Amino acid sequence: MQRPFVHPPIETVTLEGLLYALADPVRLEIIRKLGTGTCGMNCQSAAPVTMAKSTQSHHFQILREAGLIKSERRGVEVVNSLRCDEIATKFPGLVPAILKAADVKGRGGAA
Amino acid sequence: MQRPFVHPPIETVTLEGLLYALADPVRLEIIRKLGTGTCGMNCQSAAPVTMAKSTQSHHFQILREAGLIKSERRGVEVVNSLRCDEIATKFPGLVPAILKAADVKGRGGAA
DNA sequence: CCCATTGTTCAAGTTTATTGAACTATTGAA
DNA sequence: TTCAATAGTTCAATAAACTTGAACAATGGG
Repeated sequence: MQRPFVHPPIETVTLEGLLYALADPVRLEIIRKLGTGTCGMNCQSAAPVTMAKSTQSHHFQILREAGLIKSERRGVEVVNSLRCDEIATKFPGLVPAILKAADVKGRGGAA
Repeated sequence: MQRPFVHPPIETVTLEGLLYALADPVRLEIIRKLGTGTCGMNCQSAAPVTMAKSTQSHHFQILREAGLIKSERRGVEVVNSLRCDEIATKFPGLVPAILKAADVKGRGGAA
C-alpha cells in the first residue's frame, strides 16, 4: 500500500516464474477464483479466510511479480485481476490449460 | 537404487503436484529434455552437469513422486521417461501446453 | 574378487515460506 | 479535523524445503 504496486512488463514474464507462482495450492486457488467469472477481487475474498493476512499479502505479491495478476488500489481495498490476455500473447493456451486442469482437479476427475 | 522406485498411480496424481514439480527450472529443463524426442534418458544426461549427483537424484525423485516420469533400472543406470499418455488421460493438454510454452521461452519468444 | 560407473541415502548448512505484531492508507462519521 | 474501523503491507522470528559432500548400494567388466 505504501509502495506502489510493481507489475512486470509482459516481456520479462517467464514460464518458470508463472509455474513457480502457480505451483502453490493457495495461489492456484486464487488464480482459479480470479479466472472464473469475476474480473476483479480483493485479497480477502480471493484468499482463504483461515490464512494470516501477511501470508495472503505475500502470495499476492508473488502472483503479481510473476506477472499473473494486476493489482489496483480501489479505495481502502486492492482489486486483483488476471492478466490473461497479456500472458496469452507470450504463452498461448498456457493459463487456460492450467485452469482447465484445475477444474478437473476440483471436480475429482469426473464430469 | 536400493529401494524400488515408487510410481504413483495416475489416479493419485494431482495438478498441484505436477505444477510443483515443474516449477523448478532444473526440473522443467529435465522434462523438456525427456519430452523432446528421446523416450528414455538416464539421470546424468537429463540433469545439468554442474549439479551435484545427490541434487539430481532429489529432483528425479520429486518428478517421479509427482507422477511426471517413470524410472527403470537398466543395468547400472536408470532410464527415465515421461508419462505423457497417462497424464493426458487425467489432464488433457496440460503437459503439451507447458512444453510448448517452455519451447517459446527457450527460443526467446521469437519464431 | 576388484574396481569403475551410476544413483541413492544421510547429515549439515543455506535458502525460502509462514506467521503475529506493528505500521500505513483510505473511508466514514461526528 | 479528529476518531475509529477496514484493508494490506512490512518486519522479525520460527518452521519447512533445497543443495551438497561423503559414504553406501548395485550392476557390469576384467
